[in-house]
Parts: sequence; structure tokens; C-alpha cells
Amino acid sequence: MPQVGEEKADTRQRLLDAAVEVLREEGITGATARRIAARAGVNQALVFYHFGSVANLLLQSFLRTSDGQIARYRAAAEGVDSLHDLVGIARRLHDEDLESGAVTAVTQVMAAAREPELSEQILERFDQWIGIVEEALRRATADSPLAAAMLVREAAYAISSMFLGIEIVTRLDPERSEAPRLFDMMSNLATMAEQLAPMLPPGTSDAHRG
Amino acid sequence: MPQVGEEKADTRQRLLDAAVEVLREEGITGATARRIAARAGVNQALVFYHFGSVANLLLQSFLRTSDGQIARYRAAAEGVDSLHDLVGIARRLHDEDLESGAVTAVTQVMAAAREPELSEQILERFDQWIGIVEEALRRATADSPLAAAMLVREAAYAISSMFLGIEIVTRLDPERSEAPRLFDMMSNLATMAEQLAPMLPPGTSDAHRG
DNA sequence: GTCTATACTTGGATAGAC
DNA sequence: GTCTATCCAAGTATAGAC
Repeated sequence: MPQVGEEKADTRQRLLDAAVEVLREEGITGATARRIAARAGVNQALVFYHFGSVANLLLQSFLRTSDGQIARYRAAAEGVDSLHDLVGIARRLHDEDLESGAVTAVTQVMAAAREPELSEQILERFDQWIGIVEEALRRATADSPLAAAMLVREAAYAISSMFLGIEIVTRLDPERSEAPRLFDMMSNLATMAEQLAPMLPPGTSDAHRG
Repeated sequence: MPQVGEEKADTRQRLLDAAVEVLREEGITGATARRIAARAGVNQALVFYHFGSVANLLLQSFLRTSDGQIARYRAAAEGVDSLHDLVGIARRLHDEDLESGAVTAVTQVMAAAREPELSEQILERFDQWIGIVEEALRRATADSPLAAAMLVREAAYAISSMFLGIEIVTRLDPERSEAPRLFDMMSNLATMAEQLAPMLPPGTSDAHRG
């Protein structure tokens, strides 16, 4: 256990941070024990002392980062109670993620995952992510006839996958991203859907409720 | 130039094929000159003779595979003239891609891409992909009021990104994919949208036409 | 155009001193 | 818990015989 009030984060922590930075800047193919250790300013052997293997360091790094992201998403999603809110918050989270690079680190591990155990862990996190979107979507469409037509779980799955895809494409050249225009469009669609709702057949909006 | 009627594909071709297979089965981190050559049944030095470097072999492999995919998508998209068609064709292409593993190879190169030149080439292909979806979407919604609300380019971008994300997630555990249910839902949504169209304010369906 | 052999580099991982 | 030193495996790439 590290001392209280220490100036220097303990090595374990530094390695986890360094792993995220290396994943972000050099990708999965550049995430080696030597590079990560150099980035953390510690000896290469400590990767193996603390984590046993590079693969495990990357796994732990993934878990820590994605759990952080999930907590942020969960907190942000609590404020959603309209489609318009949902789009606005999604836009904000996307911008923040791009800035911090956290999602890049996550997608690098994700794309390269081969071992079933790692895949399992990743899917578990993706599932939580979908759950958050699902919950937000459910609240956002509670008063809309859309709720009856849409299977909310599937829609949340679609949205989550879309974000993942956008992240990967955006990283190839952030300057040329079309994501901002997509958010503008979704914002307009949300507004229209909300204005149109009263024009549609009533009663259907309760179809999904227990 | 290879002889006509040859039994054995020329080495260059075999290496390109082998690269796709290795990318599919072992991912980007397993795509080494030695493994690809072994898979092709040729000597490792031939990777460098024919392609100069592993990175270039992977690039050529990516270009060949993604161009093939694009041709398939383009051909399939020609048959679309309703949202329902679009969903059905998307489902079929998704199933085929999963079976052949071609998209997996593409996403592996994509996720690991670092050099600007490679990113450039990848984005160019992604752009073509978006273009095909855009064109299909435009035809599918030509008679629908949806066309007025939706910026077709942005919607196509969203759909393409979604497919990319789904591919990456599905590969983690194909058994547990939620994609089939998503297609079912989209199919229902398409049907509803088509039934609902006449109920909405008329005239708007022509708003996007020159 | 293909093979063998080899040079060189990098990376994962461990042993042992401190 | 950290470092030095080291081993071994695997990778890229090239030279040169065939």
C-alpha cells in the first residue's frame, strides 16, 4: 500500500496511465512493455512484476478506462428526458472522448482482442454501455409514439455501435470528421419527432409499458 | 506475367489472399511476414521481394479486399427502392460479410492504422461506402416525408459507422450478436414509416429534389 | 522468381543484486 | 519494489546461390 500524501503515484498506477497514453498515441501494435515502461518512467521489468504480462496490463488498462467512461456516461445520462437532450449529451460526450483519447485506447484493445477471456470482459462493458443508452432512450421517448415502434434495446445497440464506428473513423483524420454535422442532423430530427408526436395516433405511446 | 491456364495462382496473389486469412484469423498483431508466407505456402523472403514491406502487403491486401466489398455493395444497392429493401439487403450483406470474414480483415487494418498515407486510403474507401449507402437511401426515401427531415449524407454516414461498429462487436463473440434482432426491428420500422407516410403533411416529400 | 542463410532489431520474460 | 543483466523467441529485411 502506498503512503498517504505521496508526491509520486505508485508504479502500478503509472503503468496503467502510461498504457493508455501509448495505446492512444501508438496504437495496439506499439503497446509494448518497453515503450509503456519508458512512458511511465520506470523499468521495463516492472510491467511483469506488477502485471505478469503485457496482455494483462492492457486488459487492466482497458477495464479501468472503460469503467471510467461508463461512470461518466451514466452520470451524464441521468440528465436526459427528451430526445433533444439525448443528442446534446451524446455530442458533448463524443467531444470529450475525442479530446481525452480514452475511447481510442479502448477501441485499440477491442479491435485487437483475440482471447475469449478478453472478449468476454469487453462485451460485458459494451453491454453496460448499451444499458445506459437504453435507459436514457427509454426516458427520452416515454411520451412519444416512437416508443411503441422501436425496440429500445435494439435501438440502444444500434446507437452504441454507431458511436464505436464513428470513433474509429474519426481517429483516422479528426479534421475531416463528419460527426458534428451528424449531431446537427440528429438534433433536428429529435426536434421534429417531438413536434410530430401529437399528430400521430394516440395510445400507442403506452404500448411498451408494463 | 503468369502463364494462361496455370494451376497455381501466382505468388503475389497467394500472399494477398494469405494476408487476408491471417488478418481474419489472428488479427493485426498476428499478421507478420513469416505467418503470412507460411499460410501462402511460400518463403518468407518473398513478402519483401513482391511488396517491399509487411506494411505495404497489408495495405495492398486492404485495398483489394475493400474494393471487392465496395463492388458487392454497389451491385446490391442497385436493387433498392424502398426502406424495406434497404434493410433486407443490409442484412444479407452483413451475413455474407460475417461468413467470409472480409470485413474483419478490413477493420483490423483500419483500427491499427497510424500512418497518414494509410489513413488516407482507408478514408477514401469508407467514403465510397458512405456514397453507396447515400445513393440507396436517397432512392429508398424518394417518396417519403423522411427525405425532407433527414440529411441523406449524414444518415448514410451514421449507418456506415453503425455497420463498422457492429462488425467489430460481433467478431468478439458471433454467437451472442444482437445484430439479427436489430435487423428485425429496422425492418419493422421501415414498414411503419412506409405506412405512416401518407398521414404526414404532403409536399414535404419533394423538398430535397432539385 | 524462389530458396537458404543470415544480420540485425525488438520484444517478452526471468534471475538475481540491491 | 526496483534495477541491471541477460536469455530466448520472433520479427524485418537483405545477400547471394540456384
